[in-house]
Amino acid sequence: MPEEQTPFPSWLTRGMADLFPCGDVDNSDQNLAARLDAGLKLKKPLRIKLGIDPTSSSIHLGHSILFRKLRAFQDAGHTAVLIIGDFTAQIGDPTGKSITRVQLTSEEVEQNSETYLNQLGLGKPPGKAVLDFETPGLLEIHRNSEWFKGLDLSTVIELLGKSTVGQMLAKEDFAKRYSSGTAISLHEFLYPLLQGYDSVMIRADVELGGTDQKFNVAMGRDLQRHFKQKPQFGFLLPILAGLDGSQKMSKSLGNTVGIDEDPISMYSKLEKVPDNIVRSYVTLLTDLELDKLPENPRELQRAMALAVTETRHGSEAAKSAQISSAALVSGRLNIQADVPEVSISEITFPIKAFYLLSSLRICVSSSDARRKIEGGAVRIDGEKITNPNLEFSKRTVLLGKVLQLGKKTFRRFIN
RNA sequence: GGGUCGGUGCCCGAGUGGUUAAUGGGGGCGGACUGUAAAUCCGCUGGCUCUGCCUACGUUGGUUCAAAUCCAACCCGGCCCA
Repeated sequence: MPEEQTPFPSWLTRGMADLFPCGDVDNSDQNLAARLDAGLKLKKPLRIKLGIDPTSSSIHLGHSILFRKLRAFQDAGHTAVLIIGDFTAQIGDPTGKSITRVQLTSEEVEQNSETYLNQLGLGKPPGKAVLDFETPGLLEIHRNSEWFKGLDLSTVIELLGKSTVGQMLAKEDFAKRYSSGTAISLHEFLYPLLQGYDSVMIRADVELGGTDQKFNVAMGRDLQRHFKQKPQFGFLLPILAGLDGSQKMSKSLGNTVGIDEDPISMYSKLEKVPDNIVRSYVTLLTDLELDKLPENPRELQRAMALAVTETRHGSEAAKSAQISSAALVSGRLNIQADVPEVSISEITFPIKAFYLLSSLRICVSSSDARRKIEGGAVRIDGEKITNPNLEFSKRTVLLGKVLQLGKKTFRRFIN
């Protein structure tokens, strides 16, 4: 290691899973730290690309590690270029998928995009938002329909000519599906090429992604080279494990924590996460110092849950969530704050217990509500109810009381 | 386009005319235990203001007292051939 190599700052390397290229130290173009520095000195901040496909309606902590890193680049003075894959979402990224993804309508995509931007903090000051939307020059937002909507067939063919069936089939996801006899539609081959073309269109210097994005990011480099641009760096972060501790965090697996969940739900979900992933949560989702963490696994869980909740809700709310959560679980009910509230103003009394739960959408169906109650999962102010037909005669019997469903769902009845 | 095999509940996968909301496993949820973890054990796992009533086995029709099970057409997928 020659000493003139620019050292990597810790905001950059924290949680980093892969960076390419990073090989040739004599070539400053291949040293990201040097490029970042040089960019700032020349008042030409680097353009950091992050593409998101608005295929689901909300962002969870798994997505947020990428946004956190993107924010770190912003805070260092570089330009975040957020690409909303409104066009590509309609193809669906085949990465990690064992089946062809359902294609979304443009209305769904548009609605999801708006939800995403709001969740990222559009309209909020930088201190409260995930990304810095306000400081001039630090954020560009593009929808890739801008350049894909009018793309002519000859360009498409030119892109297709840059890759081969062999390359595509070498990609793990396709290989698996191909050998297991699952369908692969031709348009799915187009996806990596289009994602790569995004990099060309916005002249990306760095592309952020999960480790599963390596193929697509590398494709961007190939295409940039083809279009006579300097190829981007690929900066990859790990895939965050879900609450189950074994599979990736993903909405379809139901192991997520939403980025805008209320403090108590967020805290109580995180606090019970399996031991084997607690450290990665600390690394990827908080700024806690890694060498000053508690030894005791239980304390570590608590510290992690508190810190993550803090990043989203601030330290006051996080602390009271921790206290409330402990109180609720131990059956003491003098919780002060932050139990999510649910209005019963629309409810007609008298009402049976199961119907209450399904009407308030605390349970997914009235049958589900019956099962939960019969299974002993439901308490009101700590008192277990087991008869789904139990009747509540009037509003005032419930107002102010806390309903508990299982171990992690809490609702306070308000008007 | 031809041949052939197949499409069952969140997933995998039994079931080839009749107590069928459909065996079993996985996953999920709930309970006990525990560290609010893991492991283990037990229960639940279509919908409906539910002692009952609906809707379900790719789609649509047909045969039958009766169909996931038989027939036809269609849709979708795998493999082989072109």
